[in-house]
Amino acid sequence: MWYIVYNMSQFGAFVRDRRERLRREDSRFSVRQLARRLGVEPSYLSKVERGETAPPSEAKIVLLAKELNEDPDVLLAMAGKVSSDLQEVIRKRPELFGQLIRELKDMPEHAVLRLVREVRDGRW
Amino acid sequence: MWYIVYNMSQFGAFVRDRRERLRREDSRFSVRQLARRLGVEPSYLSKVERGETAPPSEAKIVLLAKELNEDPDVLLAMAGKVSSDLQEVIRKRPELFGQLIRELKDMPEHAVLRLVREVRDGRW
DNA sequence: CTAAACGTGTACTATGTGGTACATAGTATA
DNA sequence: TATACTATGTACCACATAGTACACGTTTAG
Repeated sequence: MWYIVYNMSQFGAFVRDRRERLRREDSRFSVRQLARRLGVEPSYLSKVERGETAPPSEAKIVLLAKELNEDPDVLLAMAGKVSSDLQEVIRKRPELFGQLIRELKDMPEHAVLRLVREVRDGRW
Repeated sequence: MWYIVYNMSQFGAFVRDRRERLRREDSRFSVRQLARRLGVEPSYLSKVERGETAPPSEAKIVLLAKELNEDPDVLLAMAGKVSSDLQEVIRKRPELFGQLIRELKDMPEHAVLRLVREVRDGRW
């Protein structure tokens, strides 16, 4: 159970760090103003950043990623989530993608990347 | 929102069908006895099968799949879920697997299967 | 024929999720 | 020194999830 708390504060700390960096050059990145753009209360964003509460919903995390110029999948992963559109791909062909992902689970980064490139380049 | 109800009853109907098939030859597959093996109340399993309530938790669905000799990933997909171990694989390398899955999303079955085989046969 | 086993209806509940609302206290600025 | 903005602490809440408990009438097997 502790690793969830760990993830939570990791997520919050990361968001805080990115926001404060941006804030140094742009006052639109105060807790209040960012919260407003996300459509949440400032106190809530503050709690999230301090890891006092769990990360927000997927929709808010995606908005947050856009504001902070970060990869939504990465931010979602830090929050212990997987993007619902990826989940949908798996749900549509569960045997196929289940098998594939389990097969690739422990493959080194470069091998999977090569695979991605080959597929993208239409060699399949 | 309706498609959730649709999924729900699809899941329930499927479970009921499989259970009743097995029951014809084995009285251990009554609602009561199966529920007992799953560790839930019979009335709950009954409601799930009739689509009157949402599908159970991931853990119960996996047990159910074993009892019914069905693929857990398929049953989970019917319940609108993705196995948490697959999610964990994605969460550990979100950019990599995000990219891969989106790339393969619309690929025909046989192409992906070929990929799986090639990987499994160690050609990577 | 009857007792055990069966499926289901109704009512209830603990825990988690995803926040809001408002009060308080510090900080910068003019 | 006022005032205006900032972050944070405290209290609360609606809805979802994942079920339990038990009574009821029905079916079935010995």
